[in-house]
Amino acid sequence: MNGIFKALADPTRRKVLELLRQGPMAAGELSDRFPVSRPTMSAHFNILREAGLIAAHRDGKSIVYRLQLSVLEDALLSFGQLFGIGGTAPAAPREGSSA
Amino acid sequence: MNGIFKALADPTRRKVLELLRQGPMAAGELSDRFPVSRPTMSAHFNILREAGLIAAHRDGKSIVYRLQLSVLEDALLSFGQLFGIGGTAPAAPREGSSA
DNA sequence: ATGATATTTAGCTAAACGTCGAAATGAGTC
DNA sequence: GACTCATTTCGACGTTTAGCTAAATATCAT
Repeated sequence: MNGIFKALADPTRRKVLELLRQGPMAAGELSDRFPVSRPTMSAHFNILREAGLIAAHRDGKSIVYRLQLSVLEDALLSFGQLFGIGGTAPAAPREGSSA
Repeated sequence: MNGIFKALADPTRRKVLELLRQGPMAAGELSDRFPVSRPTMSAHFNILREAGLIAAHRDGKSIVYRLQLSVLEDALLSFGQLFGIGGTAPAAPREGSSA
């Protein structure tokens, strides 16, 4: 859980996830869309992969990353539910209920 | 947006938000629930406040923090919607759609 | 086996982060 | 005004993070 939020805390990594939403993409192709070096991007991929947010598989010379949407979904939803945000809202005191 | 994710990246700060969900609480009372010093907690409060996630107001000798649920809600919801997570799902390719 | 391409690992620097103790500020009380 | 309580600011320290270049690894083609 913490790894996911840590991974999400960096704008570059969030953009990677957004790009991957359109479909799997190779590391190099992904890197080309960011103004940082490939090693730096590789480190970002590692963090996202360790958090479970993306999965890697080799395809010939390339390594293709794909979004693990369900992991992101579970994290966002279960965190949101702690606050009654999103789909099913539990009985929770609202902000201005006693002011 | 980035400030919110940065703020959410720390477990202590996430727990502060969870505690505040039950209602406003003074800085000291809040600090008593964590195994770190008051100055440290004060720094966490600052980060949460600068992100807009909590609001402070003085009440006598104490400073009372309250959760800004709508800010958290907006952030979570709008980020989630980028991925078709949560309430209204836009037309988005699902993970295993072409595998 | 050699060479070319794609990606990562290794080693580094600079900045940011979380933490602390001590001192300073703000608000009530006597 | 002086004192006390609640909280924050300040300055320091060790750790983590994002970034880089250069070198290593893995795969494919010749």
